[in-house]
Amino acid sequence: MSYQTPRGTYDIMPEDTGKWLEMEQLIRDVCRLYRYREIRTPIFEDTSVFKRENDSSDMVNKEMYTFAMGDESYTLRPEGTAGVIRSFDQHKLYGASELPSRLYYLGPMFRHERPQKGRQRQFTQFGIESIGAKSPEIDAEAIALGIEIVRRMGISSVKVCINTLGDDASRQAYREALKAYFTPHISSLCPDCHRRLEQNPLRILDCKADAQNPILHEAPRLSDYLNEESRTYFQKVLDTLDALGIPYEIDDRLVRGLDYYTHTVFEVKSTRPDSGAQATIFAGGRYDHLVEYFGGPELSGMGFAIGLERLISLAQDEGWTPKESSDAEVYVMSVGDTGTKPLEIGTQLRNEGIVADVNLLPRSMKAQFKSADRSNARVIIIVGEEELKTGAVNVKDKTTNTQTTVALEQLSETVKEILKK
RNA sequence: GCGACUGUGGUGAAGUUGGUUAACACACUGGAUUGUGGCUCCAGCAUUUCGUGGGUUCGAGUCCCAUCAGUCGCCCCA
Repeated sequence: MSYQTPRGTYDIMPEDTGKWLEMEQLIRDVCRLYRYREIRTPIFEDTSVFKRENDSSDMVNKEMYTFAMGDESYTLRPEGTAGVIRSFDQHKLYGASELPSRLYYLGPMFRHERPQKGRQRQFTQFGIESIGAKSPEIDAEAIALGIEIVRRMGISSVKVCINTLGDDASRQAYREALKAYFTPHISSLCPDCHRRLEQNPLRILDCKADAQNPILHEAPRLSDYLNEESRTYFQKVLDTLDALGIPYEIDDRLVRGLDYYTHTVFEVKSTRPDSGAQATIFAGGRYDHLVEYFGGPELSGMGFAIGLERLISLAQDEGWTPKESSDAEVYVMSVGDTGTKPLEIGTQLRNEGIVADVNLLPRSMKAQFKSADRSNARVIIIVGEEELKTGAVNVKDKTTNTQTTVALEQLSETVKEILKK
């Protein structure tokens, strides 16, 4: 019998955790600069937090890990926004602090999808939410934050796609227009789109199966249904992006998967040809009704989420590597009967902040030298039975391959001297 | 959820129309060399075993079925 991780899950092994720690630190640094603060919500919530009425997305309807305990139904979070808004309302942050509340989260999410590269069943998302205020500049600032993270990860081939869904009135008018337009053409649309026509006609527009269908190209344009206010708002978002030097392209077919978006929606994609079907690095938008939905006042919010598996994979494709090394600085080996002295020496050096590996096994010198090589230590301390009688050890500088005999009292000083070079 | 391809030691992999002993290389362990290695040489390293479970056959890593997992496309989405 052998065990393995469940489908769509994976272990991050020690050789990779360094990258993750560094990426997470980089993200936290950028958040600090933008004065976003971390919020940690539960990994599971009441199912009703995620399963909202009238939600047509597959994520909510087909892909959630839902389980029952007693009379309660719980669900492993498939995304971060719902839990954060729930928390914002539960703790009445709308009254307790200056608005907008600028929050970020980072952690595992769960969706029961068919896995492939860049799409796992347990995956990691970082996301921000700016809740409680509505301004085109907040939207642009959020995009700038995301772009800065991508930039710091060394990813250059990206493009920002942006669109607006307008306010409720605009979108409602457009929805009706689309429905009226598509209904007579229903037979030429794919089966999925039949469902979309009722649930969310906007999504027909970015249907891949019908992408070549001329019916789609001649469909009414959202931009023709935007009222003055929505149009002005969107233009201000674009102007702000221009001012911040962030290039973008307007994609009026971009409607996003989650149903709660209003006004600004955007996706930042990799433009590398090998990034496959999961090219979206981060995506999000504005939501006008979510705060109210969870029991709070009528406040608008804005947020996006980054898939960290995708981010780290794209970053590595462009040559990003973590700076922090897991190598040893010093390797302590022993020859003859040296008792606990090698470990004592190693412990002393560690207490002084030096990364030390100590041989704790009865091994030949050859084996110990090999082990020292693997540790990449720059200094090898050879604790010998003979030298120990006079209170000394041998210190080998790997970079010059020279060896000196040093009194124990001088040891840490000598080691630090070599490491400084 | 649909379709296609793939699955042989720690790693990269060979494996002919099913035919008996699963090649080669790297890595690893030990020795030559019981206190100064990194080169070289020798030895060991999948031992009912080829993702797992069945089946066909005198005989299966090779064929069939099922199943699990990965990858790619669709769908979806970060």
